[in-house]
Formats: sequence, structure tokens, C-alpha cells
Amino acid sequence: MKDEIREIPDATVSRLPVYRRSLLEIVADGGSTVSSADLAELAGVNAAKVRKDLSYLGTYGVRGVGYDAELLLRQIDSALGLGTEAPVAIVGMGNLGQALAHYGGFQSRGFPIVALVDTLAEKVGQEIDGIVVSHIDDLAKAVSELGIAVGIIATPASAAQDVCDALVGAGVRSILTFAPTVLQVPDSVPIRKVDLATELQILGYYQQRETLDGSESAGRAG
Amino acid sequence: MKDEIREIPDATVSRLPVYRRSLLEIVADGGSTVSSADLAELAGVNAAKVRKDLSYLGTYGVRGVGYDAELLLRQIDSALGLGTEAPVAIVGMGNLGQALAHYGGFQSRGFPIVALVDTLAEKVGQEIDGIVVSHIDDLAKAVSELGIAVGIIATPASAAQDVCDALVGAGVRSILTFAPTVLQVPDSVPIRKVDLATELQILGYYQQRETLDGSESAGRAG
DNA sequence: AACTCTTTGTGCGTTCGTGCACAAGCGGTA
DNA sequence: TACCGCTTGTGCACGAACGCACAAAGAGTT
Repeated sequence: MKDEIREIPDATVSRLPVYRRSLLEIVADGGSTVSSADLAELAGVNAAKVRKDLSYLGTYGVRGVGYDAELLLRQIDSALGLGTEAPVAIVGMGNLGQALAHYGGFQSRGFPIVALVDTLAEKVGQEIDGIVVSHIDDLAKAVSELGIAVGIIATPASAAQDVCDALVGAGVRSILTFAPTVLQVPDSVPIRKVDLATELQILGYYQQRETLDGSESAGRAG
Repeated sequence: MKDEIREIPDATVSRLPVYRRSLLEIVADGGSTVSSADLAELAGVNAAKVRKDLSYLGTYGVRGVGYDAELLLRQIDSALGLGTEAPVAIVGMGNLGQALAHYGGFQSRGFPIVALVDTLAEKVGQEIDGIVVSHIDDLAKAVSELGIAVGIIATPASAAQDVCDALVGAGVRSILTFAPTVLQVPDSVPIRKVDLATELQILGYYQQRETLDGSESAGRAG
């Protein structure tokens, strides 16, 4: 229980979920072992990269054979801390927040949504998808009572930093934000940003290049 | 009209939208010139990086003074191809798709949603946010008639590749996908992927590291 | 046991991204 | 015109990421 603290490079960490998905498919299809080439095909990356990435988890492959799919899956889950469910709170019940509340993709992948939060009196008390919206002043209580690990910020940019501070203060362990603004958090709280308009703007660059000059490769998928 | 075809590094391209947002703030606050240090502060990056990034756009700064905010904004917009609006079609009217249809963030930033598409007969014909949902077989017509540039895939993973092929076939110029699967597209069509569960899983890794070993810096925001 | 076939794990050269540090250059002042 | 203060633009060195290519090492076969 103390040999897991290897340094996994950032680039590798962000590919682990992709391998994980591929392995789930393989297991669902009855596969028991996978080669790095198979996995590379499914994950859309280079086979050598797959092997190097997996080597950060430990030596779980068998030369001449491949990887045991289920064993590998467990190792990835362990590296990503997916052993237990991580309850999520969503702050901001505008269009995006409500959408995320209804979205089943979190629940089904180990991130149950257990709290919905807003500041507006008119939203507080409403029931969305079976959960009563609570006021942000009650956030700390909710976090400790429900064991909330992750906070999702779905507010306008103007409110995001305050909400972020509130989440951190309430004891949330990591944050995912959709607000198009740079947030200040303590180093101890990992944060990731998803900005939909930014993605479209990035696409705009590559699309334009495609149009002006026909020879370049396209933008990479995140 | 032919001097724009510089090679802008991927890392720089994905920061341009952040600079853009910062510049919009500055201009809104009445600022006329910005230093790289100011911009760095707002964008949450290193000042040298800002200068190097901006230098790919051309030489628009003035030594001893800084950058003209509005001029710089125009240059960034030009690089990102934001001169005209880029109409968007959303395919997949499940929870996420409907959410995105209601989300105002696209419209307000130059990406009007002009078509909503699904395969299920029960969805087709419904009106969501003022737009009638059309069938995917009518996609090509919609794309050419409405000048749709961007396709957003909000379907389950199982349908994503078919939808992707349909979008490409219909003449869409770039694609943003929310489906948790690797998509095959021609090199000429830039694609970007946003996978919410993946983001949470990545956070899981850094959160776990934070917990086990108190000294590491947190995951970078994308 | 020897040999073949397959696939892993990794050493190494290359490319890409980062940020320090400094010369170049502009505006303002005397 | 000469000087000063400030900020840009970039050379350079370092580190991260990538992917080729190959040795190491299992499984199966004769």
C-alpha cells in the first residue's frame, strides 16, 4: 500500500482514462489479454507510447503475450483513485448547470451528483433530477455531510472566483470549472478547466489553416 | 491577405482564446494599452510566454509601451478566423445536446446554433430553443443551406462515429465531440474532444497524489 | 532442450514547450 | 540632441514528450 507513489507524467495521466475506456470495451467483448498494438488502435495513439505509459503503472505485461485486460484495468483504476465513488456538487443552476445535473455520464462512471447549489433564492428549493437545490451558504455542511470530493463550477465567469473560494473553503478536494475565466486555487486543490467557446475558437484556427493552405495536419483532439 | 500563414505552435493556439478574453476585459474597462505582464497576470501565465506567443502573430507591440489592446484583439481574432460568425449544428438531442442547445455561451461568442439534429423520430420535429429538430438524413441539406461550419457531437459513444462520418460527408469544416470515444476523421477536418468523465478521472489522479504525498503541484487546467 | 515467434520494456535521438535574461528600441524629458 | 526608464522580442539552455528500434523474455513447437 505504499508502492504506488510513482511520478506519472502529466501527458500519461491524461491518456489513462482513454486506455481505461478501451479496456472496458475489450473486457465487455470477452477479451482477456490485449497487446499494446490493440490498445493503441483503440485509443488512437502510438503503440510504443502505450507501452511506455503503462510502464509507469508497474510491470504488468507479459512479453510475447500482452497485458491481462482486467488486471490492467484495476491498475489504472488504482492509479486514478477510482476505487470508491467520488460524490460531486454542481454549483450554478443556469442552463449549463441544469444540463450537467441531468447528464447521466457522471453517475454511471463513479461520480454521483449529490448536491446542486445556487445563490439565487428563486433557484434554491427547486428540485432538479431528484435533488433539491441548496444555497451556497450551506455548501460547507453539504460537503462534510455528503462527503463531496469534487466541485463543478457552472456559473458565469463573474461569480466563478467566489464560488471557487467557497468550494475550497468547504473542503472540496478537486474542481472542474466551465467558467471562462482563470481561477486562483491553492496548490493542494487540483483544477481543470473546460471552456466550450475556447474549443470552438481553437478549431477556428485549424479550420482556417486548412482552408488557406491545404497541407497541414489538423488540430489534436484533447 | 496572404501574410497570415505562419506556423503558430499548438500550445500557443490554445492560449490565444485566453488572451482574447483578457483583452476583452481590458477593453471593456477602458484600457487602451496592455503590457505583457498585465496580460500574463490576467491569463495566468508567464509574461515571457505571452510575448513569445504574441510574436507569432506579428510584431504588434511597442517597446517601452506595450500592446494596443484593440489592435491585438483584432490580430487574435484574425488568427482564429473569428471575422465572421461560424454557424453550428448540434447532433444528439439527449440531455447533453439539449443542454448545449440552451446554453447561451456559443451564440454570444460568434457561434450561433442554427440546427439541431437527431435520429429518433420522437425527437425530430420537436422545437428546442426556437429551432426545430431535424433528422440526420437532412443534415447535408442543412449544412449547405445554412452555411454550417462546425458540428457538435453530443450522442452516445456508440453512435458517434456514424454521426461523425455524416457530418464530414455533409461538408462540416470542423468538429467538437463530447462522445467518450476515439473518432476517425480525415486530416482536413480538425476535431477536438471534450470528455467530462475523463476530466474527473484525471482530477482523481492528482487529488489522490495530493492526499498521499503532500508536496506535488496540482494538475494543470486545460 | 533448442528454436521460433511474438510482444514487452526501454535507451536514445529528436522535437516541442518553457522561461530566464538581455540587447534592442521607443517615448518622454531636459 | 543626449539621456533615462520601461517594455518588447528573442537567443539560449533546460526539461518534457515522442516514437523508433532493439534487446530481453515469455509461450509454444518439435
